[in-house]
Amino acid sequence: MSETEAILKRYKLRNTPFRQRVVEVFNIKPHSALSTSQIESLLGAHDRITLYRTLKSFEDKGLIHQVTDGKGESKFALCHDQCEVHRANKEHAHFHCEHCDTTYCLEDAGSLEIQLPDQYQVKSINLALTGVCADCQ
Amino acid sequence: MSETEAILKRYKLRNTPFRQRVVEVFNIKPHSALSTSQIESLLGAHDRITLYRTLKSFEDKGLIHQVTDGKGESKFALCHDQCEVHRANKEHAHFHCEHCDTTYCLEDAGSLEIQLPDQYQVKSINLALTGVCADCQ
DNA sequence: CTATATTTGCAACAACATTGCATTTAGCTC
DNA sequence: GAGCTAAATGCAATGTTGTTGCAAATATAG
Repeated sequence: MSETEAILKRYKLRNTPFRQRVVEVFNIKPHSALSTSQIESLLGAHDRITLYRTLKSFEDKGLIHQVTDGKGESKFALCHDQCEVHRANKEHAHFHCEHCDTTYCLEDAGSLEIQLPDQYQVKSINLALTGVCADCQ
Repeated sequence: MSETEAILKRYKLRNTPFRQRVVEVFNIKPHSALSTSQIESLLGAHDRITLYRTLKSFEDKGLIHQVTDGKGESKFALCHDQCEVHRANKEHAHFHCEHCDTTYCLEDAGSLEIQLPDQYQVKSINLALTGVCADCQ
């Protein structure tokens, strides 16, 4: 059994050729998040409807999670073993490189302290940095 | 000269009836950010294309800025005198109430410290909190 | 191998956004 | 205030992104 097949099985997802292709796309750039259009161009020829539903299944089963990069575009990233997104109330930082358009997951990268107006109840925190990554310097 | 007219003039924007209406929409809920669809419903009858171009002009001239609320939807907010968005490298926090869907600008609300991998160059920081605001408790 | 529920791929559709162009209008100069 | 010019407006056409319904194909369990 290939590693891709094992991943699908671990997340209780049916092992189809299309899903294998999608998982492999995520493995091209590990620890980074991909927009729908990036996924589409890495995939090659495919049916867009099937991709949307595949991403939804992946997210429902906990294989990927959604990320906002601070630029309004929503992206998807593989959940890793240390992925905290599916546990509650965990801040999760991302770095968006404006040069290569890659969004990196920064797990466990810092601390923050916020003073909120009284009575505001915080449920989740999204921290997105924008700049230039090491590869693009 | 009305206050709305004065605002347009200050940002070197032509003073048209349509632009006055858009500025007034932003003044309905000061210090909060509006999505395109929220703006559209507050505006009443209007031409959608003109609105898109108006928002672009407003942003180019520095009257409004774009905000991401951490939920993938992009919103617009008036820049205030203390608005730091158009100066460089300034963190800027927002609070998105998941109950009333309002996004508040939290200027000057806290501090954060992030450890980045070497050689990453940060240009801007976007911090979005999600939860329930005081009005909706 | 067979049964069954899931997945896939196509068609149609809906929401959101952009471009080009002709017309109108704001603001400047005289 | 009249005329000029560049900017703004409104309409048509088109593009992009995402959804829904349905019939055919297929992965997994028994």
